Amino acid sequence: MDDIVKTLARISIFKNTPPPLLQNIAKQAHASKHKKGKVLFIHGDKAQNYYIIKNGHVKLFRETLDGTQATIDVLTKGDIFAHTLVLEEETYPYSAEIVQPGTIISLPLSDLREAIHTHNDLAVAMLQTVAHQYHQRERELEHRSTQTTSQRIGCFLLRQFQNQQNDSLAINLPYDKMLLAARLGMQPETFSRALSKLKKETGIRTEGTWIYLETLDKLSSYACPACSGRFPCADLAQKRKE
Amino acid sequence: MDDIVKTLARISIFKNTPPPLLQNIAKQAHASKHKKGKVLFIHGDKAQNYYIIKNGHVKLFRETLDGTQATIDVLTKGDIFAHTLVLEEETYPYSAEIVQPGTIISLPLSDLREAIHTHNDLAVAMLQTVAHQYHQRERELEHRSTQTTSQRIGCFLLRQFQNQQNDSLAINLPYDKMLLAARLGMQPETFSRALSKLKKETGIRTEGTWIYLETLDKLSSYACPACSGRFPCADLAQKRKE
DNA sequence: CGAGAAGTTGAGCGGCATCAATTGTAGTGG
DNA sequence: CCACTACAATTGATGCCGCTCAACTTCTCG
Repeated sequence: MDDIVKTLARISIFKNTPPPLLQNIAKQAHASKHKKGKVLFIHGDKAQNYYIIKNGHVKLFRETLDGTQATIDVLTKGDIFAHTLVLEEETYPYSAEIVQPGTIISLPLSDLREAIHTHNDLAVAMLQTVAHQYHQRERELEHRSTQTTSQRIGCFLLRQFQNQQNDSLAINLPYDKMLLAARLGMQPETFSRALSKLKKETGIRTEGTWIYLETLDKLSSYACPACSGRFPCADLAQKRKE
Repeated sequence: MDDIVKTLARISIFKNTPPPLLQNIAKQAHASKHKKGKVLFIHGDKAQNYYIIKNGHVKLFRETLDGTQATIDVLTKGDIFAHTLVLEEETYPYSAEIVQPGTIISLPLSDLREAIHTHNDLAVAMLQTVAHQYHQRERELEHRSTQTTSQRIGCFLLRQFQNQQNDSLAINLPYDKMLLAARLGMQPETFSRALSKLKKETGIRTEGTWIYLETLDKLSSYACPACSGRFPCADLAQKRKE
């Protein structure tokens, strides 16, 4: 219980939520451990809960009528999803599946809806979060049309690198390559080929799920020209130099 | 002045805003008519205003470091933009250019920020709007990877059709084909070819900027299989039958 | 009526998908 | 512990979709 409150407190939308309210919210929380392959909900189900990942990985995806599957995102520890439905739709606009076993906390959307109507700070925090995610989607959309597959992988590595706290130049891929390929909107075969190309072009080395790079510059100067800059990628090389 | 209030009242985020507050907001509004080609702001400028389109068209876009331009969206009468920066960034994440002359209302982001902190209803309405736009982006991203160019045009026509109030089976393209091609993420040449293909496959007819279709079914059964359904497109044919 | 842009059409090319075969790897049960 | 199986990952061959470059036609507007 306290455990749940602690997890919630770290979520961006609850960052400034007063502890009493947080505990109230946590009362309706339901944490459960899931195996790989477990489907939390399916596109079209009535939307009742939103979710927070305590650990493990969750894939959000849709299937088109002709059977192909489009991966929307792969989420990790500390991520929240389906919260955007709080005021909007009555059904989930995508499906969610556990791809790496872990504990997921589910909370009723109705409670959240009530909370944002009564607690302005929460509504504002949530607006900030969703606006941020909106901008990320815009960037993603840009990447899909301007970057080649190799650049897209390079860009992903840079962001991955940016997220990790230590200064090591080694990156461990957060999940397997098939999933990563889907996340980046390409086929596994294409991913494999694009990665070898990236190795040739930028001199990175790989070893299983580990990626080693000597300099950031080479990678960013390869991937970032296809980006609109100003954003993380461009600043990254600079930050590191300081 | 009253004019501006009336325009504002029709914007989704101000739908339930009490008139006094709305008039207060309108006080800082600044409406001005712009010619085609006028750039309202550039990617990277300090973000100070958000905008509402009274009439005309505005293109949002970014340029990558290697010079290519990515069109993010083309907006019309009644649309709002840059409002997502209210809590977020300090600079605009894209550029905005007038592509169809018209009147644009600009309002200070700082006022909006203050207003959402003091008026919960406004914060909630805005959250709803942004969440909705977020879902639209998700759909857009899906379309880019699952639909062919012809299907993407078909899908656009269906949505265009859905937006118009009358029951006529004629659609007038909202802006010229070059721009539409950019908006749909393809080259003008590709657009032209894709449209002829669409004509062959679905039996639609064209005449200048006008598109005539006999049935919706043919169009939606051509374009929608590559969609994840449930969403507008799928329901559309049904709705019309009633 | 002429200039310049929008739009169309053709030829050629490249990137990514698809299909297929092979190798690598992790998990299972005897 | 090893053999077996299933799936991840790589590599090759082939094809298609959309981009690029270029020429030509149509439209728009001064």
